[in-house]
Amino acid sequence: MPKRKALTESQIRRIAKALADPRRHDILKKVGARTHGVACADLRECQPVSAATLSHHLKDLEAAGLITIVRRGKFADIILQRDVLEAYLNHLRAI
Amino acid sequence: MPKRKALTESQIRRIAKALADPRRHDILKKVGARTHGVACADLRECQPVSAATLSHHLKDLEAAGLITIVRRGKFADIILQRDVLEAYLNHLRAI
DNA sequence: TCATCATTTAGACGGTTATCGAATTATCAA
DNA sequence: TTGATAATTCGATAACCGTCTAAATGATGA
Repeated sequence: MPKRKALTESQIRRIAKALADPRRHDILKKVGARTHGVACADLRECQPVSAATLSHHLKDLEAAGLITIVRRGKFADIILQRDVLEAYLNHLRAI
Repeated sequence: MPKRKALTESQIRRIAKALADPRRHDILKKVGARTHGVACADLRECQPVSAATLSHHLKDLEAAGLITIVRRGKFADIILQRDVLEAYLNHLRAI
């Protein structure tokens, strides 16, 4: 039996909304594809979007708990939180 | 290895958006909880929402492929499409 | 046929959100 | 310190979305 992280209702709502935008979905994919942290500039290479917009989306994803953003000097270090995504999957599976 | 239904990009987008609204999420849960078809009126008992709004949400869920709506005389027969939901889960899992 | 009930459509309104450019903060290197 | 680079914040705008009421459609039964 896998350990399951519990999600609050409001976190579930935030996650669902975060996943609903194609741009954020793409960002998540890109971040998940790398084992090491990703910087904003890396993402901008594949997302035809302004830095302001990207930053905005990242904040949404972070608020949902799907990523963490650690500032490392000049760069951001963006990491996918697989356990949160997994918990959301479990939640959907329960439908 | 389970058979996997393939989803188009646009269907994935529709599904994600459909799941993003708490009301639709609740509707889906309610529909999934029953083995037999559900009618609109059944849903209205637990959703404090007008019939028009409910119908609107059902159309979104149907467009996403998450439910089918069959008109049976006076009533609608709403059925969860588990295989589509499952396919979406597989898609998210691939992140 | 007529009244009634279940659902859908049409049209409108208010709130949310994705987006941008410009200004700001933070860090590094020369 | 100064300039360049990375990212965030601010303020504005346009599009989208959830909701409603009112009206229409469709089916059942008296």
